[in-house]
Amino acid sequence: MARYQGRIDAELGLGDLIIIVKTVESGGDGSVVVHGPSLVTPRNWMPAGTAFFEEPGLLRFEHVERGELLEVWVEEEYHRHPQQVKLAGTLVKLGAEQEFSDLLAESPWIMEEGLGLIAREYRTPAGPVDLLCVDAHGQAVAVEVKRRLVDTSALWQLKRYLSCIEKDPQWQKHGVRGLLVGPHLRKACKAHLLEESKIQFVRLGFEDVQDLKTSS
Amino acid sequence: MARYQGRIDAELGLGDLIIIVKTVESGGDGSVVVHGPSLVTPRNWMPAGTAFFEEPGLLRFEHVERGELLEVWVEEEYHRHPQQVKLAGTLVKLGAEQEFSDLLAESPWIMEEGLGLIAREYRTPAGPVDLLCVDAHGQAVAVEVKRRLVDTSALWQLKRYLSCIEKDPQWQKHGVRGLLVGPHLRKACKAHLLEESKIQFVRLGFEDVQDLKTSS
DNA sequence: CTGCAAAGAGGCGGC
DNA sequence: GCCGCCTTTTTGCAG
Repeated sequence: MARYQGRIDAELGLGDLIIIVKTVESGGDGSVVVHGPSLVTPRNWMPAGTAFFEEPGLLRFEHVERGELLEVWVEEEYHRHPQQVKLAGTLVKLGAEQEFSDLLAESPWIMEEGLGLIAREYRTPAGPVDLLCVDAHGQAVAVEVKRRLVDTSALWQLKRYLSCIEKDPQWQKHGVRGLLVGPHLRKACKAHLLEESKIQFVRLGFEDVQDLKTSS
Repeated sequence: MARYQGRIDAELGLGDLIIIVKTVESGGDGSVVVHGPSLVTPRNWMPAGTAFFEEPGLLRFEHVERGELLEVWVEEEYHRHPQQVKLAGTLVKLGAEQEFSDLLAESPWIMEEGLGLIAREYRTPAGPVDLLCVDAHGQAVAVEVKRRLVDTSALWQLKRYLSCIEKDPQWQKHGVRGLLVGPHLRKACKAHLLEESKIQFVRLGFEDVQDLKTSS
């Protein structure tokens, strides 16, 4: 049975739990996860920097700075295994948005003929534009890349960026338009796009771009 | 050492790992989490419905339908504890957006004097409006509630709803406007709000509403 | 520190 | 199944 008080109040009823306590003494960062019999996500957790106190039948986890407290009442402890942790393996990910964006930055013409790269992660007051390009006519093109689904939030995001870039005198001469790039366009987003004369969708997936590059 | 292939490719180098396998046989849902010495989030994981196969020095997790595969090579196994799981405790959360929304639905006048509730989760083609209200002048008011930060995405969300409701003849008589309710307004959003005559921000947190209700 | 956005996001409810 | 949205999101990064 557990109780969490912090960002919300949460009560977890009596049940079987697996608790991982990544104490600093054992080589961890102080974070805690409390898993139930199902789900990928833990039933309860505590962030890095949490202190661990133990009393008979009670595990107490406290993060004073964040004002968070997790208490776990233990009716029966099936098992415990303290383990010193020495090695933190390195995690390498291939195929995340960063890499998709990398490929498109190297070969912007894949998205549209004549397209050239100006900047990556171009900063606007509303946030960073994935790719800022220039087209065959010298017009600026802001590109928002999605590794998976292109939905309305991506459209809003791009519209925000466009409105910022439009206001920038640097780009006012030739105008600005937008490209949404991804493997799939959500229907509701497609409908909205019909009303957006300055924004187009380009259907391109990570694999498509890889194939195009290796074949060329 | 682990390798995941599915939505992306990921390689996890040699290191100490804690693996929770929620096998169906033991009472779980087939999900798997692979934790390193730090972080709340697992280094690798597999969704519910994953099959588990074991070979000498290799743990293999497969989810054929989703095309996902996780392999963990075990150089040294410090410990293993098989455990039948019988009880899944019930998790109750207090203070999530649902409850915040509940409180506001009970007492809409807290947001604005004279405000009355018409509907909760009012369905529009653009999505569900948290609260649909009517003000002292009989004008419809769409309310978007955020438990934490109110940002531009919330503003865009509300604007979408408003444009849908505006088109509905049912509400055209008296007009429609919007309220963003939350404990904090993001600066960039505040700037955008200045240009929105029909949308106002109401600074209210979950605790504020609780206090107002208990005091009244 | 805040602001902003990705994530193998996960998970839930509705249609 | 897709769609829309919340999450104690967590995590990372840049200004």
